[in-house]
Amino acid sequence: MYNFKKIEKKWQDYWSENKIFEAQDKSNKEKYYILVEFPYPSGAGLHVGHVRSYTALDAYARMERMNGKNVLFPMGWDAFGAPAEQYAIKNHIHPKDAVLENIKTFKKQIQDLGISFDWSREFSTTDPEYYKWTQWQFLKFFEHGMAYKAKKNINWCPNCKTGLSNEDSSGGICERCGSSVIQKEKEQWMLKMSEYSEQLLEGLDDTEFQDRIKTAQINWIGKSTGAEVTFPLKEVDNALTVYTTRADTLFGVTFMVIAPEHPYIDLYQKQISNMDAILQYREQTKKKTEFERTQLVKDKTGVKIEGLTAIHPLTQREIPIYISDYVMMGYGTGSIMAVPAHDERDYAFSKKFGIEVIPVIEQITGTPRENEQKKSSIVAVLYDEKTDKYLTINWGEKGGRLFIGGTRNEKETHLACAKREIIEETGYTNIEFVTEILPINHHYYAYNKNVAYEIDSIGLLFKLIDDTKIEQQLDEDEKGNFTLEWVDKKTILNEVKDELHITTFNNILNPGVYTGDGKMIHSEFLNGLTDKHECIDKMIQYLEERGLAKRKVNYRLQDWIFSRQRFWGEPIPLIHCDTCGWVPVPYEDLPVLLPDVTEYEPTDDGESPLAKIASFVNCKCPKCGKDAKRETDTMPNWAGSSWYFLRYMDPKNDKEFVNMDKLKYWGKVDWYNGGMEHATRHLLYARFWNQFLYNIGLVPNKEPFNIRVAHGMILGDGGEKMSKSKGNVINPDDIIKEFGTDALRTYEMFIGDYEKDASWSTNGLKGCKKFLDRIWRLQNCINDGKGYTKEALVHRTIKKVTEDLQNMKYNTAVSALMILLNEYEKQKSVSKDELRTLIHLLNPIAPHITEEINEQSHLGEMLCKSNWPQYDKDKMVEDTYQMVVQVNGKVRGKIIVESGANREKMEMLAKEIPNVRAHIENKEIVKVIVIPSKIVNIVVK
RNA sequence: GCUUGUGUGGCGGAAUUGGUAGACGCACAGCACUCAAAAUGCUGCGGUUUAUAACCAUGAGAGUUCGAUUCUCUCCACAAGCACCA
Repeated sequence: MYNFKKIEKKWQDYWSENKIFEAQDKSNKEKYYILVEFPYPSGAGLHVGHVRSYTALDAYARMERMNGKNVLFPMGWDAFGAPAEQYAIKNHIHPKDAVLENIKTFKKQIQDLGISFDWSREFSTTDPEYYKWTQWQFLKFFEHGMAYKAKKNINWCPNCKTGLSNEDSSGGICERCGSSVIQKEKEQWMLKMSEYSEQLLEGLDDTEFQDRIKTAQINWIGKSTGAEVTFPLKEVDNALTVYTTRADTLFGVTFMVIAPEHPYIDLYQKQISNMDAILQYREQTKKKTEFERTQLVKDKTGVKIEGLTAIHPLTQREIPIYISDYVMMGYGTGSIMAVPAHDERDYAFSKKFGIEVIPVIEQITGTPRENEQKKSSIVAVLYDEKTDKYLTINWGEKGGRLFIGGTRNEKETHLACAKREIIEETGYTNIEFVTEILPINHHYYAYNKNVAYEIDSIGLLFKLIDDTKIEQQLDEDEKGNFTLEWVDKKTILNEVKDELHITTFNNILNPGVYTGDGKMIHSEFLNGLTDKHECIDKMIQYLEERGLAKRKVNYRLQDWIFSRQRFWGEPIPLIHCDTCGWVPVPYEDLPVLLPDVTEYEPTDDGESPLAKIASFVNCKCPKCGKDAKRETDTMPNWAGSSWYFLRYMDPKNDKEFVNMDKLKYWGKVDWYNGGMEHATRHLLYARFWNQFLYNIGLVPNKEPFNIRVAHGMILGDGGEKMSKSKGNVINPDDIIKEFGTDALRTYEMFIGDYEKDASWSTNGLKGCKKFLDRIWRLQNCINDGKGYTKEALVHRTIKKVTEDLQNMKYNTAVSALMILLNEYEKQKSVSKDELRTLIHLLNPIAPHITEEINEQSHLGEMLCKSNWPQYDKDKMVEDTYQMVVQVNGKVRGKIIVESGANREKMEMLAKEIPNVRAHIENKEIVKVIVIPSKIVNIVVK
């Protein structure tokens, strides 16, 4: 057959020796910057997942080069950080050496794939020539007041002995080792990322990120619009300020909650009479890990503050104040107004502490109409514990299945009304009231009376004690029209259609809060309004006019904790002098090199290993010359990856971090591919970093990336993540050895939708290998002909493959080429033009074998140097085409139509088909729908 | 709980300004070649039935339409991300 190993080696050497894929910094060609996230060179080696995204972007890069563009497609290494350090500790080698070793393996593996990276621009974030500039940029942050050191309760991993950012410890679990994260107070360098919240949000409009990535970023930034409302305190001359997004529910406030760390507790110790209990609670909270604090969501705890009371700003009612750990000091003002009727958490708290619930929003069902008559009513649900069934009234065709309902007289309570209705309509007398739910505002139209009603309805639940019954007392119109039926929950959910009744039932099953929209009640000037946003606005305005509130926007995005107490990171280039404070290392002294030592394991007290190295720590103050100490924290491994895409434009520059002319030529990254796991952290850090550089005039674009695309994962054969423990890891090296790179590449493109996860199948891979073999054998069938026999098909395929590669639809691009091959094989022989076009279109995906076929069969210029095939729209049209004939939307036949045919001709041909005739015979033709080139649909009666 | 997705043959997946559902591939079955196997080639391949045809079928149910995998509503399941964010 053919020796794919020899072919692959031959072409990889050719590309490298002739610098085929090196980008030009100055060129008349249009530039295009394609970037794939650089890997973390772990000891595990390359994963088949890497192959997928590298091949995908490689295919696009190769096509764009053939389209005449100057393509920058670089690769490098993100090698600082804990995994490399841990690998080094485990294997007793220096991280520096471990990294070099891993890079070597990775690079060899990637080069075996034949990816068209421009290797002349390769660097690692751990190169001193690179991290010199990372430190240089950190100093820029420092100079502009964007970096500060603060004592903070930080997320601390007791196992890794290091501080973690919120991003690295989400869910209270350490990103790296999986241990529970605890809170620890520590001095940390911070970058003022929260100042950029709005810019980071707005900047998304200047990008073409996939929607799911934009959404992830928007959620992470977490903008919320609301107001700060002031509640005066009764005992002291001060007020408690809360942040709320639901000012409209202010009349429903029945208590307030402040975070355990809230400063008022210390400030007003004298007024607080149960200080002991409060301090004890505060201690308990501190001991809880973040994990415990967030996982035990349902169980609310807290302590009432005795001696400190708030005053409702509008009703002047006294409002008790509690401390509870469900309120966080880090968000808003660290204190909330609690509205138990309309907030799940407040409701749970109020249940536990027996606090009053005041509903201010009434759920609306039905459709409001004009000129409604008002009524008050009840819906009573009777439950029989013994049979686990509910009593319903079945009106049959007259009204379906309902519960007991009735109109309430003005003098009657809801409870009395419900009891009366149950006895009258069912006869059951021995019943017990269980609970009632929040009122529902129901609207309906009675056709028989021609009246529209607005009903305030209360739902009540009763329990049947025993079957004691008296005779029903029915109205004339009720007699004989309904039957009483005890049915189970499932029947009710399926059969009760009336909106009021089924909503009542659902609310009885899940009693508690109502968090939806509705009609305002018990709210003075808001009563009757139904538009939530209008209510919020009205309330804030009302408060603002009286100096009780101000509008406020909050973000969840916090400042970036930039310190790590680890060895293997960029040293933070600052010096602490007792006289001058924090002094930057002078630019000319950069980089601050990591010392060459043998001890680099983290210390038990949480200090950086660098702190133990006297020769590193002790230095002179650059400002006053006195003895001083170096900062020993290092940067997080997100630092190096926050600007690597800029360095690729000018990787060898030792005068500047990147030359401005080059920055301007290359501009934004046009297409950036990476995993969904980086859609929030890395992508947000890099955008923040770049926006900062832009704001101080160091880069020409505010947004660094244009298109951002996330690939799907490759899972194991059974659909699970590949992992050593499951033993389902596929090593790309093994596949390449057995089937060749081109087969692996083609299969990974064919495996499925690029953005979705896909399961590995070695049989699927074999199918792709077979496809390549068949193309190879096509060389034996070359005839003397020129041009294309199936011209329309070839041009359609060119169009399809070109567009599919642009739109990341690699799987259908491969399938289009398979269809073309099937057609060629049916012909039994192909012209050189036909074969050349097929392999040309396949070249971006399977570059080695196609280049070899092209050379061996003398089909023309080397593919990597020739222009991408162009399609001719006029030649895509066939002489005749097939149309479907339907009768009443069902396919009854097909017709072959010449491309010039008119509608009448199509209709005539359609009606001639015997099967169609059979279906329209003796029937009236209502109309005929003709969609040229697609369908004829004859509608009959 | 919230957000975002996704639900199509035995499997991976095609098809959306609404217009032949299942392209392409895998697996499977039969045949050819072979002493035999592998490789290769050819044929078949959603289901049911009274089978040149009809009916059913794109998670379930309703709706709009001449026509719905595609649009609307309700519900269910799964996945990922976020998670006491006031």
